[in-house]
Amino acid sequence: MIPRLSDRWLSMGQVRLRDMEERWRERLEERGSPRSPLSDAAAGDDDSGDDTRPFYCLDMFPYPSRDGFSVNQLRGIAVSDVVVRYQAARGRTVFRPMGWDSFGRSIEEEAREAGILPQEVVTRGIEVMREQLRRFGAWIDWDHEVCTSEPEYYRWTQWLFRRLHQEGLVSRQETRVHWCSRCKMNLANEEVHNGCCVHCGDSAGERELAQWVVEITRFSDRLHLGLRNLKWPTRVKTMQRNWIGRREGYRLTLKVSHPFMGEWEEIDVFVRNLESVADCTFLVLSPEHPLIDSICDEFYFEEVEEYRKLICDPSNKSEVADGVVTGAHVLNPLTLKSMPIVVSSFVLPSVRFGAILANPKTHPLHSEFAERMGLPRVGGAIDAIGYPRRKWGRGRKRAQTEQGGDLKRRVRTSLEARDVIESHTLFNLRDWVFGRQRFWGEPIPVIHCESCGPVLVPEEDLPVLLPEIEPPTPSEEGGSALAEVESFINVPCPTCGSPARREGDVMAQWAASCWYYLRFLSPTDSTRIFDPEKGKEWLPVNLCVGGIEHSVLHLLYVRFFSYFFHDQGLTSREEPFRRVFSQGRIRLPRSPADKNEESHRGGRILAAEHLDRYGGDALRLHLLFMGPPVADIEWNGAGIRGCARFLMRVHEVLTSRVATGKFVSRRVLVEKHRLIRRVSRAIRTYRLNKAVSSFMSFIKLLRSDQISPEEVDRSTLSTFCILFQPFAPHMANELWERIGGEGRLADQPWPEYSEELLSPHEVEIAVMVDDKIVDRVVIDPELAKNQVIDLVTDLEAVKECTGGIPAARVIHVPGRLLKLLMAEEHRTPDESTVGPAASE
RNA sequence: GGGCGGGUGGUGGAACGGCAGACACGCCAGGUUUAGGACCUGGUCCCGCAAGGGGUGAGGGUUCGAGUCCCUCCCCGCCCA
Repeated sequence: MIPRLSDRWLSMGQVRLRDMEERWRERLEERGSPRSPLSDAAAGDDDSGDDTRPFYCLDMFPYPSRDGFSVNQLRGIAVSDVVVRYQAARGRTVFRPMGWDSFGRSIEEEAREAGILPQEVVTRGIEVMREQLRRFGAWIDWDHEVCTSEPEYYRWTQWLFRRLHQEGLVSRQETRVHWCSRCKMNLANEEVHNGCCVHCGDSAGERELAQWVVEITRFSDRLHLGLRNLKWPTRVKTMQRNWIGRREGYRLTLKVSHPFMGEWEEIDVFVRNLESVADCTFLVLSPEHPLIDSICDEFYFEEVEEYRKLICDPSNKSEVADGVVTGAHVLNPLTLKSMPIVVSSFVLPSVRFGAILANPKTHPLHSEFAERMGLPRVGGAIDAIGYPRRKWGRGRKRAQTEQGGDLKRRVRTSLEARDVIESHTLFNLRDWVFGRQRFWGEPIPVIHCESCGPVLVPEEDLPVLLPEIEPPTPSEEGGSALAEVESFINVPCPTCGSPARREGDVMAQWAASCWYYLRFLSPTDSTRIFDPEKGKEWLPVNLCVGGIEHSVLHLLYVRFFSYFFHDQGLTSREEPFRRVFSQGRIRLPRSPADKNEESHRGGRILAAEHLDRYGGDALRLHLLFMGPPVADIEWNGAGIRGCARFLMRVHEVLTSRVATGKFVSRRVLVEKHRLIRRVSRAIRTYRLNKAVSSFMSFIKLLRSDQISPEEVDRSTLSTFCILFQPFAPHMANELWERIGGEGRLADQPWPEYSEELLSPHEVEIAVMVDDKIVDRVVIDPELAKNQVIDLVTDLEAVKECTGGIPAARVIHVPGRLLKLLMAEEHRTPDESTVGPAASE
C-alpha cells in the first residue's frame, strides 16, 4: 500500500518545503558556488555543433531595490537558469554571472523617499536581492559580480566616455530636449511614450538645453544592416528596424521665390516617392528653419515671429495654433503649381531637413492640417515633363498602367536634368542625449575652463568620484543636481590650472549597462576595461535574456557600444549577443476600475511574498508554467499553490517508490523517453510551460492505478530527477538523495531518448466512415494500407455503417486513422429523411 | 494610418492539416480531518433525460478532412507615426 500524501505532511507542508530547500541550499553552497573556468575554456562557434564549447549566458542585470525582485525579473532569470543548467548538464562550460545596475533615477528616488543615501539603497538592495536569488535557486557565478555604482566600475564607464570623445563621437549641442518637470530631468526620445515620461507618467514637455550628445546616428546604417544576420526574435529586430527607421529616397531641392526682391532661395526636402510630389500642396517648415526670415512675406512677418515665440514657452503650449502662414510660396517641380509655405512646430528641426512637403492625399494628418489652416488639399497633374495631362475616366487609367513604370523614370530624368534631386537615405534614429541633470549617476569626466573650454579629465585622474552626500534637488531651470555641490564643482583646469568648473550632468542610465557583459569577464582588472583575451574566448554572449521592454532602449545602445569596441580593436565581433530571448511582460490583473493606464506603468509585482511563502522551486515552476515565456501575461498569484502542491506530490510519488520497483515495464520506459524528448524540446524552443506540464502528466500517470509501483525502476526515478533539476533544483536534489543517486545531481549527464522506442509497436487509430468515427482499433503502425483495410472492414461497427458495400475511396494516415468514403448513393442518409425502410 | 503579434471553456493555456480543450487554476459533488488559506476521489465547452447534435472572433475558399493553409471583414495587444 502506497502511503498517500498525508495531511500531516501537508499541514507542515509549507514549512517542510522551505526547510527542505534551505537544507539543500546550505549543502550545495558547501560544495561551492558554480565557478566558470574562464581561462581554460576552448573558444568555439555556437553553430559548430560541438557541445563542449563554452556557453555565456547573460541576464539583463537588475537595479537594486530594497523591495527586491519583481516577478517579471525573476521570470527572465528562471528562463535563463533552466537554459544554463541544461547546457551544463549537456557538458558545456557555462558562465552565468550576475551584477547590479545601480545608478539611476529609481534608486535616487527610493533614497529620497526613505531619507537615506542612494548608496544605502544600493547596498541594502543588493543584500536583499542576492538572498532572493539564493532562495530562488539561481545558478550564478558570484566570483564575477559587478556593481555599476562602484568606483571600480564607473571609472571605466568614464574611461569609455573619454574614448568616445576622443573618437569624435561625443559633442556638446544646444538642443531641444524632452523635459519631465516632475523628474526634473531631460528624457531621451525613448523615455517619452505618448508624450508622457515613462518613469513617472507625467506629460513631458520640451526645453532648450546644452547637452552632451553621443552621435549614435553615425552608426545608423551599420546598426540597421547588422540586424539582418542576427538570430534574435523577429519582434525585437522589427522594433529596432523601425526605430532606426532607414528610408531610401531623394533629397529634392525646391526653389522659393523671394517675395519682394526677385531672388531665389533653395529649400531641401526629403521625398520617398517622386511621383507623389505631384500630390503635394504645401510646404511646412519647422519654426527653427534658418530660411524663414529671408523668405517670409513682410506682411506676415510679425505673425510668424509671434508664433515662434509662443511655441518656445511650454507653459502655453495647448493654446498655440497648429501653425502660421508665411506668405511665401514654392514651386511644385512636377505640377508647376505654386505651393504656400507655412511654419509649424509639428515639424522637428532635426528631422527631414526641418521641412516637410505635405501630401493631403495620402496623409490624413496633412489633410486635417490643411483643412484647419485653409490650405489647398488637391494636388495637380504632372505637367513639367512634357507628359500628357491625365484625363478623366478609363483613358486615364490605361495611360497610367501602360506607362506607369515609364512615368516614374521620366519624372526622375526630368528632375535630374534640372539638377534638383539627389539620392538620399534618411534615418529616424536621433543622436543620443547622454547627460542627465540628476545626482545618482556617473559624473561626466569633463571640466569647463573659461580659457580652454571643455577639457576631458585625464585618464590618470579617473574615476571622478561622486560625492557621498544626500542628493541635492535639481533646480527648476534645468540646472544639474550635482552642480549644486560646490566642493565637487570647483576644480582647477587640468590644462591651464586656472579655476574651472566640473561638468554637473551625470550620464544617462544606460551608460553602464552598455558594456557590463564585458566587465563580467574580468571584474577585478584594475588596469583595463576588460581583458580582451577573455573576450576572445567568451564572446559573443551566447544568450541574453531580458524583458521585451528593452528591445529598443537597451539592446540598441549595447549594440552601438559593441560596434564601437569592435572598431577600437578591443573585440573581434561587431555584435554583442548571438541570441536574445525576450520574456513577455507580467501585467497586473486588470481591475474594472483602472482600465488600462495603471497596469502598464506602476505594474511592479514583488516576488518576496511568494518566495517566502512557497519557496524558490514553486515560484520557479509557477513563473514557467504560467504560459509561454515569450507571451505577455496577467499575473495570477493563485496558480502558485498548484505548483507547490505538485512539488509535494512529486516528493510523495518518488519517495514512496524507492526500492519498490522490481523491473521497468515497457509502458513506463516509453513514458520516460517521451518525457526526455518533451522536456528537451521544450527547453530548446523556450516553451518551458510545456516542460512543466510534461512533468505533471508524468507524475499523474505514476500516481494513477494504471501503473503499479513494481514496474517503475530506479533508473526512471533518477532520470526524472536529472530532468527536473533545472526547473526545481532543490526538490530534485532532495529526491536524488532519497532515491540513492550517486554523485552530484548537477554532474549527471542529460539523458538521451530513443526515437526507436518512441515509435511504438502498436497504436490506436480512429476508424471513420465518411466523416464519423465509428470505432477505434489498436494495430501495428507499420501495417500496410491493404492490411489495415482488411482488418477494418471486418469490424462490426464498420459493417453496420457500410452495409458491406465497398468504399468508393479509402484514406489511410498511418498511425492516425483510416477513413472509408462511401459513394454518394450509399451514404447513410440524414436522420430527418430516414424512413422505416431505409434504416435497416 | 503603417508594421508586427494575437483571438480556442469561467481563467492561464495544449493540440506534425487527422479523436479540439492536454496540463493547471477556479468551480461543483462526495469523502477525510488535528477545522485549514489543508488533503483525497470524481465531475466540469454548450444544448439534450438520453441517443445524439453543435462548437476554436465573423464570413467565404482549398481539402476526404481546417483551430491550423488561402482570401475578406471584425476585435485585442505591442511598436512606430
